Order: sequence, then C-alpha cells, then structure tokens
Amino acid sequence: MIDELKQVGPRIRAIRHSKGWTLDQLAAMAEMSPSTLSRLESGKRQASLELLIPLTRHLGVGLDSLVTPSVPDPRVRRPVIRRDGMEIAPLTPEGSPVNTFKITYQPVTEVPEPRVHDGYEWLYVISGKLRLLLGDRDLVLTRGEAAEFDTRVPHAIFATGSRPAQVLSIFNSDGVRMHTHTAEG
Amino acid sequence: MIDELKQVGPRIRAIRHSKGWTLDQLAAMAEMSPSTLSRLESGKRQASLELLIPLTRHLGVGLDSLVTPSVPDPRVRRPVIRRDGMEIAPLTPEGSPVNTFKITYQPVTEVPEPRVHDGYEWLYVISGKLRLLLGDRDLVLTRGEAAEFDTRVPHAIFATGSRPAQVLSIFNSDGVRMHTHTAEG
DNA sequence: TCTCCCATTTGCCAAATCTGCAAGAAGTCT
DNA sequence: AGACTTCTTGCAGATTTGGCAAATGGGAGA
Repeated sequence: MIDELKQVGPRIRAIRHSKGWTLDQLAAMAEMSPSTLSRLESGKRQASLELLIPLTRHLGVGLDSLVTPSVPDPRVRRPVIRRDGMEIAPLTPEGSPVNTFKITYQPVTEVPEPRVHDGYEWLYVISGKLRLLLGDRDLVLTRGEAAEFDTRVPHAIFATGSRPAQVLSIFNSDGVRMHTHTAEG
Repeated sequence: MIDELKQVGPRIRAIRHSKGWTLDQLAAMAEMSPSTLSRLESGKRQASLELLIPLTRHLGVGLDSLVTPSVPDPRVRRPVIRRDGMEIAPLTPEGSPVNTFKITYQPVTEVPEPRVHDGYEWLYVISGKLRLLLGDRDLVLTRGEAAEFDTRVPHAIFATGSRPAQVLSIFNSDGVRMHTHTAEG
C-alpha cells in the first residue's frame, strides 16, 4: 500500500464531517452503498478512482488534494532556555542531526570562568559585540563575524559593551566533526 | 464506468509516448508489470490509485489532469462564405441548434431583388447603415438597431451609404420559431 | 518477400478484492 | 430502559487482480 493512500480515507471522512453529512447522505450523493463508503473512509478497502471521483465532486475537492501527503509544520518552536545569563533559543527540533541555537548573551559585569567540554562550536554574531576568550586569545566579534572552534579549548563567551549580543550558534557535542578540516588552530 | 476514466489510460499512453518511453521502461519505473501497464493504458483494467500515483510521479503530471475531462475548444472557426456581395461568417458550429452569422454587406450600386424563403431572421447592426426592404416597408437600420422578421415576406438587405454594414444575424430555416410570439408585424 | 527484433497484447487462473445486505455495536436523547 | 441515528462488520457470491509466458503486430533490413 502506497503511503499517501492511507490518508485518503480519513481525509474524506474529515471533509464529510466538516459538512455535517452522514455516511448515508454522502453515499447516496456519490451513488455508493454506505458500507462501501464506510470501508473506504476507514481504509478497509482500496481507494479506487471509480469511488473517489464522485466523492471529490460532491466534497468539492480535487483528487490531488486527497492524496498529496501532508507536510508536517516545518516551523521549529521550542521553549527558550535561560541559563548563566544567556537566553538560548533552540532552532532545531529535538533529535535533529544539527543543533542550532540563537543565543542572547547579556552584558556581564564579571568575566566568567573559561570552561572546556567536548565538541565543536560555530557561531555568527547577529547583533551586539561578543567577547570570546579562547585559549590564549581574547577576541571581540561584532555583527556579521563568524567563528568556529574546538570547545575542548578553554573558552568563555559573553557580551561586551552595554548591549546584549545575539549569536547564531551551531554546536555539536557528540564527537562528530561538523567540518571536514581538523581544528588544529 | 465513469466517463472521465475512459481517457485516463490513453492519456498515460500519450504522455509516455511523448517521452519516448516503452511500456517496459515506464512499468519498471512505476514498479508494475508491463502487462499491467498495457492493460491500464488500453482501458482493460480499472485505474486504481495504487497504480496511478507512481505513474503520475514519473510522468510529472497531477492526478486531476489525468481525469479532468478535456473540454473541446469552444471557439468557433468556420470559413467565411462570400456570396452576392455579402461576406458571411458562421459563428455557430455546423449542426448547432442556433445559426448565427456575422454578415458584412458591401455597398451596392443597384438595389437587389427582394426574395422570399422559409424561416425567421433576427439581426443586429454592428456598424454601418443597413437598408432593409421588407414587404411594403423601406427601412434604414443603423448601428445598435435590431430587427426581426418573417423571411417569407419579400425582403432585400444591403448596405447603404459608402461603407459596408456589419450585421449579426440569427437565422433559422427549419420551421422552428425562434421566439415565442408570432411574427405578425 | 522473408526473417529478426522489439514493443505490446492477451490467455490463463490462483489469489485477492469487491459488494450490498443484514445484523451488530456505539452513542444520544426521552 | 427503549427508541433512534450513525456507523461498522460478517458473510458469500461475483468480480477483479497480476504476472508469467505465449501470441501478435510492425518495422527494418537481408
């Protein structure tokens, strides 16, 4: 059974219900027995054109709209996480092969302690000024700048100046390298 | 069998041919046996969605386009007839229950002899001036004027003035009255 | 004309599916 | 409970299916 066909029956049923019609009513319009329509709607029999064409006519829908697979809502909506003065908005669904976040760093009064952990991080500064302490380097990234580094190197990231910094960040901690080159520098 | 379904097979075949594919090729793509596809194309078996969906995918067409009945071109294109200085453009297909013409009368130097024949005629002057001799009447119709008369009354029609007259004419000669009232006037 | 080759059609038939009826189930009022 | 309405399902005969293999058709070339 082709995948798209599984939704045909339920869709017919949904449209029928939305019109407030009973099985018998629609079956009469489309000139088929109620049992046939019942089985069709519940997927207990194959959807043939013979059956579908009269139905589409009375339901006012096209054939394609009955069989076109419904695409799940692609919008990612996950709750924002607040931690250590950061506002972390996950931009990829849970379980996604990529982990993307929009992180808003608040200005800090006190420089946080650099940390290490497994993984790689790539980031892009959307707005604000970002101070990146990475090993023996002390960098300030401004809007439009991007950076990538090995998070096993001690690092600290925070907004500098008086305004928050918005950063788009792609991060992986599962040991899979995000890029083909090794992070030697 | 629903009417629309009869064209599904031939259409599939036409599309397949237009792509220069053989039965075996398309059958392989759509994962069905050549015999099944052959029977489908020649209408010897029912067109089920199970069969059609893979085909539409490979043929690059929608389901609806396979089953939507093709409406014949509604435009009427018939050769213009020239006779007696008139240019007669039939505006209805042969065999149509109504006979409509656009007639262009050329200016005449000599008044034609009135004639009689069975039927009724309705006319509308699109442009020019039309002289209508009808029984004891001698009328000039100008743009926008309409007239209806019994063609058993002796009549002659021709353009008057220096320019041709364009007339839309509905005519019937088969004894069926075009209008409900009798043509007494 | 004959033959070869490729595309397509068709006979066959076991297996799967269809079909409507009538009975059953599930839910809703009174 | 009982009466209704809506929907589901068991059943059995009728119909359709699907792929294999053989037959057919139609060119192209010998």
